[in-house]
Parts: sequence; C-alpha cells; structure tokens
Amino acid sequence: MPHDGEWAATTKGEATAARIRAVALDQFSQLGFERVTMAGIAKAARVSQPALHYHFEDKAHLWRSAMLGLRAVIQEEERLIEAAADAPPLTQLRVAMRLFLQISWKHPALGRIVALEGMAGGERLEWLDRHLLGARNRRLAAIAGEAIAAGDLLPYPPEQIVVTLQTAAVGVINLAPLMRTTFDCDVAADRAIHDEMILEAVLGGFLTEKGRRAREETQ
Amino acid sequence: MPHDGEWAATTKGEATAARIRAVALDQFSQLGFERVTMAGIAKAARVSQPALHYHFEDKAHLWRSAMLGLRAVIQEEERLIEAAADAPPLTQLRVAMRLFLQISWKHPALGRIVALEGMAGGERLEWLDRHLLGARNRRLAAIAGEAIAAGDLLPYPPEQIVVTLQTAAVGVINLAPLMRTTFDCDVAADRAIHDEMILEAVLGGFLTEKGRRAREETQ
DNA sequence: CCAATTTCTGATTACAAAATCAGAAAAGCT
DNA sequence: AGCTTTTCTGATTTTGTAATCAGAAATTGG
Repeated sequence: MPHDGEWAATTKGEATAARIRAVALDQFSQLGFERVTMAGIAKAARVSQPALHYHFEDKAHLWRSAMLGLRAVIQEEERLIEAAADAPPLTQLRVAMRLFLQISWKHPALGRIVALEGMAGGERLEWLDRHLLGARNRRLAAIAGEAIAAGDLLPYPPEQIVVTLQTAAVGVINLAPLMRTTFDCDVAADRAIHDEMILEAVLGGFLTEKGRRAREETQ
Repeated sequence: MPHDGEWAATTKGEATAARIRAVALDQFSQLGFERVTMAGIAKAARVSQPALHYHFEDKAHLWRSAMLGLRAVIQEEERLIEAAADAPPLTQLRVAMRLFLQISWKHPALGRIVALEGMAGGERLEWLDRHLLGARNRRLAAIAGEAIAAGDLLPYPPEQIVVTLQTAAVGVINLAPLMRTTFDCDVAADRAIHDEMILEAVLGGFLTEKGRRAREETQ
C-alpha cells in the first residue's frame, strides 16, 4: 500500500522512495516542474518509470513529497531562530541570515524552487507558502519590523527588506550557471567571501548609525 | 516569405507578428519556456495556432524573436552607461543601477527570464549572454573593479557584487506573486520607496567610508 | 477590378510524456 | 519450504502539444 502521506519503517520500498525523492528534488530545482520528466527521474534513480507511480500517485504528489524532505531543514531553522528570541531583534536577524546562507549552500534546491514558483504563482507557490515557508518569512518580517522600531534598521517595508535580503543572499548561488557562462567563475569556490559580503555589505547596508554601533559592540 | 531575421515594413503581417511577440514575451517570462504552449500564445494573440508557425519557424525561434524585442532597451542602457564613462566609477555604478531599476519596472519580463534561464543553464542562457546581456554585465563588473581600485567600494569580487546588486534589485519585482501570497502586499504600489531602498541600503552597503563621503558630496 | 502575393485557418500528423494495468520478481512471514 | 504481501517491470493507453499541409481569405500592386 504505497503513496501515502507518511512512510513505513525502513523497508525496501522506503529506500527506493527516498532515492526517487532525492533525484526528484534535484531535478525539479534545476529545471522546474515542467522540464522534468518522470522517465528522466526514473532513469537517474535506476528504476522503471511505473515504479514512480507505484510510490507516488502522480507527478504533483512526487513534487510535494520531495519538498517535504526540506521541511525538517526549515523547522530546524525556525527552532534556532526562536532560540534567539530573547536577543535584540538585530541579533536575531543576523542569526537568521547566517542560517539562511548555511541552508542555501547545503540545499541549493530550496532557493531555486522558491525563485521558480515565486515568480510563476499558482498552486505550488500556495503549497510552499502554507507548508514550508510562509510562517518563517512572516516571522522574519516581524523581526525586521522590531529592529526598525528599535532604531537599528532603516525604516523600509519589512517584507521588502526580508525578501531583498534573501534574494541577494541566494543570487549568485541560484545563478551559478550564469556566473559561469558570463564570467567563467565558480561561485562555490569563494563561499566564505560571499557570505561575508552578504552579512557585511548587504545586511550592513540596512543598518542605521545606531545599528552599526551596536554591531561593533556585539562582535 | 515569413520567419526571416529582419522584418518588412508595416504590413499586415508585421502587425500580428509584433502582437505575437509581445504575448510570447509576457508568457515566457511568467511561466518559463516549457510551461508556455503555442496554442496558449495563439489564443492570447487572437490568431490560430498555425499562424505562429507561419511567422516563426518554431517555438525556439519565437522565443529568440521575442527576446530581441528587448535588445533595443539594453542597447540604450549601454549607451547611457557609456555616456557617463568620464565620471568616477562609483557614479557610473549609481547611474547603472538607476537604469537597471527603471528597466526592471518597465520590462519585468527581462529579469524573470534571466532568473529562469540563469538558473537552468543551457543554450538559451548562452544565447542571452551572447546577444543580450553578456557585454553589459562584464562592463558593469569592470566598472565595479575600478570603483574598488579607487577605494570607493568594498573589495569583494566584482562579478559577485554586480550580480548580487542586480538580484537584490529585481528580487521583490520578480517575486511579486510570492509577495502577494505570503504578505498580501502589492509591490508595484511603493515603487519609489523600493528604488530608494535599493540605491541607499543595498548599493550603499557596498560603499567604503571614502565612498560614503563621496556620495554626500555629489548629491 | 483582376491577378499575384501574402497572410492565415481547419484538419491532420507526429511525437513525447504521463498514467494505467496485468502480471513477474522479490521480500517477508509462519 | 510454501504462502502472502510488497515491490517493481514491460507493454500499452491516453493526453497534450509542436509541427505540417493543403487550401481559404485577405491584402497588395498593376
């Protein structure tokens, strides 16, 4: 009895289902939903194409199931952000951005999928909002709002700040193929420099005078 | 004798071809190449589906032809950047970012397509690099390098700076559907605030002390 | 106004990919 | 070992869409 929400123990079936999910996540994030074929996933996962329909009802279910593999990652992120809830809002934001960068390097699929579906709209975006990202993003916007109220962050719309910070952070990661084509450079090579750039220059650019002084004291 | 490189005068045919190109650009940018169907374009352009194959050899040709509609825009941008070539590099960068924002609002299709194809890689990305964006982006990276050499910009890799600035600038524009889903807010509403945010906070964040002083003098 | 040319349509073909199904192989259980 | 259930495959059907073609309508030029 396959394609159900939750999965049985470590049976043979779950092993291949996991392999399929991993391949699917990879392909969906690189190519987008439509460019990916069930046959292509099947081949990469070394199973026949009907095996996919055995484990997952259809292509949409497979997509969602693959996304759910990232839910643990996001939940852990949310947990770590909440753990800093007593710190000043600006510190929380910095923590959140560090986590965001970490996740973006470790799971580049996530940022690409958000970009793909966030531009197109539709039911997959709604699903992502409801089951994966909405809560976290609204939480971050609230923190940004607090940081503004505290006088540490420039008073721009918190939602715009959050999304701008995030898109800046994943920009060169998502656009790795473009970086190679246009500049012939490998992004992953200087990850440390990149992360410092995002934290210092981009996040730093949103700080007020007061926020900048606070930063120097804290570090 | 249709689907050739350059188009005749203002015949009946060119009018519908232009209409098709406009619809195609719109749909390609919102949905990506694969999600768009020839029938869908035909319907939106109020012609039969074979009419598309009369004017454009195939779907790929239609895509390229639609993109070429943006070439004039980019060329004008390059011209205006070169016009400022005698100004200090930092000023050139600010000019370039202002232009970039202007274009991104006026032709949101461009940023979305760069995001889509820049993530996926492949021959469409190569085409974009060769015919539309490569020269401009490498020029911008060179300017950023000069600004660093002049001590006005923080010394991060110029390519990363340029792409990060651009992705930050188009972030909330590209992700308008996400902004609506997650935050229920309309991005276009506060365009002026957004642009100020990008220029002051994001570009501002990359300035050195010296660059920041230079900014205050210039304005 | 008539002929030539351009522009476009309806009908059809070709094809790729998702989905289904009957049954084979493998795994688990007693 | 022998039976049952799970897991998977080969073959097939169905569907959606790009591409083709023959000919109709519209447009243009003499």
